[in-house]
Amino acid sequence: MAYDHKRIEEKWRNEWRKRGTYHVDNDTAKPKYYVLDMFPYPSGAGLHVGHPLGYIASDIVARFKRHSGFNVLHPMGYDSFGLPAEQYAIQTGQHPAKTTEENAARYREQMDRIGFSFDWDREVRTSNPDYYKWTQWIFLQLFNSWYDPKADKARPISELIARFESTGCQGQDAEVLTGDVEEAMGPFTAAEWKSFSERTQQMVLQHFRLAYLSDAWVNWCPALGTVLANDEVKDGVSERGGHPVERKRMPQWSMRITAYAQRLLDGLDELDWTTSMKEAQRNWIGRSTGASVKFAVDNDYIEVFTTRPDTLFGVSFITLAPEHVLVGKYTTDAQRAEVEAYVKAATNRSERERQAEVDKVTGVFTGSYAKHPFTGADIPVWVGDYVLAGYGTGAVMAVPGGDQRDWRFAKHFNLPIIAVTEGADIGKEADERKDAVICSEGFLKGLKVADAIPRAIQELEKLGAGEGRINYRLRDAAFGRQRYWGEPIPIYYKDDIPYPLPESELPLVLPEVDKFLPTETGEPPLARAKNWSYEGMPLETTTMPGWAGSSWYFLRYMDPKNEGRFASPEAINYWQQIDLYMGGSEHATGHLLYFRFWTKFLFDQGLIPFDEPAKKLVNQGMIQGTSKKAYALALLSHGTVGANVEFKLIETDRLPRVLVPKRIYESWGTLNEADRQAIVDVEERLRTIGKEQTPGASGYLMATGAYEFHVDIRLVDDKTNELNLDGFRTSRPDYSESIVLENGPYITTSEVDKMSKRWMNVVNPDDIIEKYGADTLRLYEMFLGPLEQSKPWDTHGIEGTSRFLKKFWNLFFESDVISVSEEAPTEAEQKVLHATLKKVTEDIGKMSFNTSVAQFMIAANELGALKCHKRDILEPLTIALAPFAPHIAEELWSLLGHSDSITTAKWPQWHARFLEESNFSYPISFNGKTRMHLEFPVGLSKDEVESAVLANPEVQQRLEGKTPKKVIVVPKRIVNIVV
RNA sequence: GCCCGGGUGGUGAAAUGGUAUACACGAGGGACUUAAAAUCCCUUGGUCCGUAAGGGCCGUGCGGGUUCAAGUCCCGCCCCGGGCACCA
Repeated sequence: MAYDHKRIEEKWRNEWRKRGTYHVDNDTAKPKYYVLDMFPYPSGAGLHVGHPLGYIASDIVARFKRHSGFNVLHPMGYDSFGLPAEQYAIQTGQHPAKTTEENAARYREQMDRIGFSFDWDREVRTSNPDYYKWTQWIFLQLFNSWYDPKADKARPISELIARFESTGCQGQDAEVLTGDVEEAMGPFTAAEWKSFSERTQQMVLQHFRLAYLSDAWVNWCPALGTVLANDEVKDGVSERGGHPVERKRMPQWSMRITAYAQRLLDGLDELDWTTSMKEAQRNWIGRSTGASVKFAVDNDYIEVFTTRPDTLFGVSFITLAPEHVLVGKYTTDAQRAEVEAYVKAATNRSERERQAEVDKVTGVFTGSYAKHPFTGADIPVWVGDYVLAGYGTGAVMAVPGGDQRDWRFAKHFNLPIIAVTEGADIGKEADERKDAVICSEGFLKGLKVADAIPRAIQELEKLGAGEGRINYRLRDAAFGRQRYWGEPIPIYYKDDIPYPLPESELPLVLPEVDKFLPTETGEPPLARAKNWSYEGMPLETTTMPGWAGSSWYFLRYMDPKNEGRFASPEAINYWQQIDLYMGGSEHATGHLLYFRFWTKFLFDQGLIPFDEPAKKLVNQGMIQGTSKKAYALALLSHGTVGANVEFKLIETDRLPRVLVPKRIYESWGTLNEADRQAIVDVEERLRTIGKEQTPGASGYLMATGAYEFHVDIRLVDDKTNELNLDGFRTSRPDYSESIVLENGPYITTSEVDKMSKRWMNVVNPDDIIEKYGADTLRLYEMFLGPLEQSKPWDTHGIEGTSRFLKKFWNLFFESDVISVSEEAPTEAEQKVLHATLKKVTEDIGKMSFNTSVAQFMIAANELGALKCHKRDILEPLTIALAPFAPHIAEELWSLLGHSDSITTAKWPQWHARFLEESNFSYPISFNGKTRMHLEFPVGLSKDEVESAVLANPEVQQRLEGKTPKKVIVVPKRIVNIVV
């Protein structure tokens, strides 16, 4: 019987479904293991061969763990709220729910064909009301919580209110004012709190809630009509769609993730994540230690943050961000016009412009002076857009002698540059060395930077002019979207004050709207909904961002159908953290940070018993595509237009395109004689055609160069790179008449690119499965190289894994008849088996799947050579192969006479006794270069090996009578003779 | 600029400091076949010497170093990929 992948794979797909093979129970005595893939957004394009890479790897681990006696949770679902479906809805009027449903169905079909062991009974979709009911519920918990810096955890807001009622808000309590709402809110007494109006009380509480509404600087994207998070903005444009983004201040729902900055940082230490992933998060959180310093201005002060309080004596001016609230206050009347013009210009500059013009120094003097806390000197206060409103206090103390940006600013505006360190050449540049010695006159003189910093802080604290301070780059996360296709925020407004919807009202279901666009007055689409109110009070109209649903989904899989709770405590206690989380490294600072934040919050609430979601994280690399590129001539028609002459140019658009070799594209300008002549000829030909097409046309036509463009890889022969010209002309109307410069076949060039529809280089897994089968695809994806590395897809190579499966299959057959003998295996056969079991078991632990597949190939080759058809060898090998190639393994397992699924089989143990060798062939090297081999029994001692080697005539011959200086013998490894 | 990865045959790649290039693709040669496909076998880092058997030399981005021994460890560069960036 020949290996028929279609029959076998279809058969087992159906069997598995019928038998519920991958159904997972929560109550079992077995130890648990939780393997999770980052769930996909179901896009309209479907999966390409790059997508399943991580899913295959995690599926292998899941199956391996099952064989090893674990109860494995390995679920899949969809991150199904998101912009593309909504964009599509706006264009076509189709409800996003409908396209989402269709896309998810297509994903499911594709995933099913690959043979994943997902328990689909546990599928979650973030856009299902059953699911987002609990996303909304968690939002309410966040809204009803504040962060207590003393207890270092989130606590119910009711406790804070109780405290305000008994002791008011004093001292340290004010420290919870983190993030963008860092506004001066003075202390108040209990009596004052009680005297506040309801409205004032609610306003105060907004400063403490973990989900809060405030005026915040946001990334506003007019084209998308929405606010974007920092990580959704790349180079000043939206990550999706590339639309311009501007800074704008508007009322905005935010999440106080900054309260968790330190814990998010500390938590990284214990995680088994890659260093690059942890570093990306550390950078993003951006902790810096330093001091806050107050510079008095009349009866008020400017507060700055600095990491270098040791350079305080070098301060020669203060710079405020243009957006700083104090700018208006400190601008003198004489300077007002100039400052206001500058501020206006600076705020209108886009992020992109500010970034592009790093070298351009701009700024303006406010006319005011601050007092230096140590010297009492007058320090001029400037405004400069190199200072960012959103970092630190939005103001810096400028030390041109110690900071290059300050130095440039000082140089440009001719401000004093004071040396702060010994040996600095401040005429040329600032001295930013951290190992320098301070030279300023006073108590810091002669101290090293590291010692001067604490000393300066000490002095500041003594004077009450500042204190040690830790600052984070991390910002609070924008949580509202002016969009339709997202979770409604369960908030209603009474007198413009937000109130939480009662839990009994959840889920707050996304309403129907007539159009998915903002209203005429610029309100979000939800404002179009009829009766969008709660007991007559208006409901919130923004929706949650994409990361809301994905921040806790791993918990829902544990108990996906629970109607009374997001997941039962029993299920959570059993499944605990994710043991292995697989996904793309692009989520480093987005999803993975929010996901950790929500987990810590739920932990603080006592809702879950752990505060990190995923113990181990593995990033699969990207599978790149191979693009095929063609080159064509760029044509220009020209002529001299006489004043009174009716004149028609040849219409280049209507001319046939001319395909040219890459050589011509690259060497335009230095073309060889033959190519030049060929182009002259073709220009002539086109001119003739052009004049026929456009009667009366005159003037000239010439090629001005060549351009490259992508052609669909399906139109190119893999091996020869020859373009299928007929297919090309049919599929591309603009090239329908195209001709090839040198008659004959047209040869394209190959290039490795990101795999995407746009580059027409997408390889669809369905096509591969149709031809080779899912097991071959799975093996091949793993065989390509190390999981975490990016690598180009090359369909050719798949032949190797396909041949392997045929060879493996044939081990069970003789003349197409199943033939497995019960005979006892030989030593050689046992050795092949156990070497393979050892390698594969160890490799799965290291997630080194490419080398496991290679080992299976070696085993099949060797057993083929040994003509081994023995059950005792083949049966364990089949179990070991099952995680990688489940369909063929299941089929062979049943042919071996088993009625249970192979997934229930116990993982075969390898035994060292089968791998022991009696002899070892020592490489004998002279001065480190291997020259010969000598075989000795493994039991021989170092000395015995040495004397045996030296006694060997061939060795003696090479020594030419000399005595070796040294002989190194490493048992069972190498002998090195130093001459 | 700073922080992470990574550079090994024609290609994807393998290698606890111990025989560099396992496994696979591609290429070349052969067997089977009327033929093709499929399958199987052999060769395949470069270079030099030799009719041959065989042997020499060079080789893991570049330059140094440590070591009996370096793709692997250390120092200094170059290149590629990713992340962050007037961050005070």
